[in-house]
Amino acid sequence: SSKVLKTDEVTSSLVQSEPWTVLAHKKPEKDWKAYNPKTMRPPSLPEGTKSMKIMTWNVNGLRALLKLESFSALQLAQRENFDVLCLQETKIQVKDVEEVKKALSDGYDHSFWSCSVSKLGYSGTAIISRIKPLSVRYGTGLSGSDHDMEGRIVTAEFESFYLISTYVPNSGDGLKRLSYRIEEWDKTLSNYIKELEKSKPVVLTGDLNCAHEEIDIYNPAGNKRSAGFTIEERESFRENFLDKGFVDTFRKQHPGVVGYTYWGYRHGTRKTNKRWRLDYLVSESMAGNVHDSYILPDINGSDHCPIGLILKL
Amino acid sequence: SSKVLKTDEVTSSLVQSEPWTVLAHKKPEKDWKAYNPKTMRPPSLPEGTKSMKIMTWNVNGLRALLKLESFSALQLAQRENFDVLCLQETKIQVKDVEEVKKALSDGYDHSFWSCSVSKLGYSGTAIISRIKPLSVRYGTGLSGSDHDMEGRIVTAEFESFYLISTYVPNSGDGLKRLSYRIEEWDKTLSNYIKELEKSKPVVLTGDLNCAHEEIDIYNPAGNKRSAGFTIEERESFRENFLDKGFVDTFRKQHPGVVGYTYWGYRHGTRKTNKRWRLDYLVSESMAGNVHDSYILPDINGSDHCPIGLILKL
DNA sequence: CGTGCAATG
DNA sequence: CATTGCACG
Repeated sequence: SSKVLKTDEVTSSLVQSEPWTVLAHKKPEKDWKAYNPKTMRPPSLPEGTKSMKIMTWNVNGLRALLKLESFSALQLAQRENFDVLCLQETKIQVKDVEEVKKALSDGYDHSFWSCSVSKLGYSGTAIISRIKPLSVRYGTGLSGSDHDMEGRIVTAEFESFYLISTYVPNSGDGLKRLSYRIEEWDKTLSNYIKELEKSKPVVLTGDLNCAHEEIDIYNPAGNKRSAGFTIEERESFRENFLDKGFVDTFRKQHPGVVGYTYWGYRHGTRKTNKRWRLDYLVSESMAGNVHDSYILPDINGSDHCPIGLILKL
Repeated sequence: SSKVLKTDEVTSSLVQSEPWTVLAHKKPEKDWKAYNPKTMRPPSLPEGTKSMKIMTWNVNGLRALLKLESFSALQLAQRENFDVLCLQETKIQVKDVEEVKKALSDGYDHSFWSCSVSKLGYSGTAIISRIKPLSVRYGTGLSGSDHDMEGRIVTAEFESFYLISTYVPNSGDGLKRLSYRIEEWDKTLSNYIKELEKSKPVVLTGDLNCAHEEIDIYNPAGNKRSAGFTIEERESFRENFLDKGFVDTFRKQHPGVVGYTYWGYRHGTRKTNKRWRLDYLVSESMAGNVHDSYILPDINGSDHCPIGLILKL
């Protein structure tokens, strides 16, 4: 049309189409750019390159996702053709695993479900794979706490690495569970990974429930005491994972790029792109093999979006 | 079309349009007929006859009903132009009464809400009136039990009678609450009514949670130990209400007519008309004034349908 | 089967 | 503003 848009209108029009390509921060610091999956992904690997595509997604209730005709994990499979999909917050009960497996099984014959047995329909992780893993373990097997009761970890062993799908406990309203999160969970997870590393490299994926740096959150100043951005969690993230050699693959590939993976339902913030990057793919020793670490912000059905990792093998 | 229907098809076609005009009983006893609101209602009262139209409806959650654009209590008002509407199972909390009042107030300026304070969002009765009552009382004020905690009675005093909107406790799965229902509730209610009668006639309305006779239920043989049709409840209904002079107005007007007011969601039984008559308008001394006691089975939005009473005054 | 709550995020 | 389970019917 011939209508001339004012600056504000241009912005909101962009926001309506692809919000994640717009930097919603009022004062973008340094030279930050917004992540754009259409322009910031590398060319495909040459034909015949041995590789593996891993995706991870906090689905916030898998049953609800499967109800949406517009989308299902298998439609994601058609679009992305991944080899392995890690899920968090499946909210699946042990008794419903078989039923859910059927709904998913379309070429992905191997799936492993870690369910909460303390609170039903809470938390829950899974690994869905087209490749049969060498072994699978549920929980950490390490002593100390609720971890292994809440279905927060499942590990699949592949030929050249271990793959962990984990859902790190939220510190909760009023930071009720902050000390548990830091002292018990993060440390146990760190020790668990160290154990695995003794035999093979580890790819750690999932909802790590921490926006590590200011660039990873919409309003850093306003969230200093919010679960997921407390200084305690951020330092724990560094100490327990990064300092042990793990790599935030997205950040390594895209320094200075703002890419969110979580919006939350509470304030309708997906369309204004005001949120957090919580879902990492963080891998040790495999960092050199990463071809692409990417975000798919236009996939709906959850308050998180899926992210992917392409590994050269 | 030119297609010739078989008998079965004709029946199911009737069932699809107006199930309540079809007697779903396999073996209708005696000469029972199905209630048909289009053919079994008397002509309107002559212009100028002083009368009052009272309706009662177990809405199974008023908030949900108000969400349905297709229908609301006020649309019922437009269609039926009642003077007073009694509600049961409003499931309204005390804190939400004002909000709900606003949604309803369209000519009905006087409404009175008895809410459960023991279990929030449970039970709950109301009287919504275009006429201002002389007085209102919540509960029975009689000692003994939970009654007055669960918002199961509200009474409005009009010039020539008391009007009670009540939601009689369901005896529950496994008849857990049967003895409470009989020994405590029914007796207290009966005593309460007797007290009121000392000053004025009483019109008792609501979900009385009892199918009194075999004609009032789809499958009498199969429900002898079902809450609402136990011999205990049926005898209590007779002893505490009918034997004290109260009249089942619908039954008096329509002997041998099968009219249900409750279907339940559990087995999709509204379309097959397989259910119960639970919602009575039972009045003492006013029985001679009843012009019409009727059922509106085509009103959706609840697992009960509304029923009405037209009183000549 | 459907309501409304509670816990959780 | 969503999810799931739960009590209740």
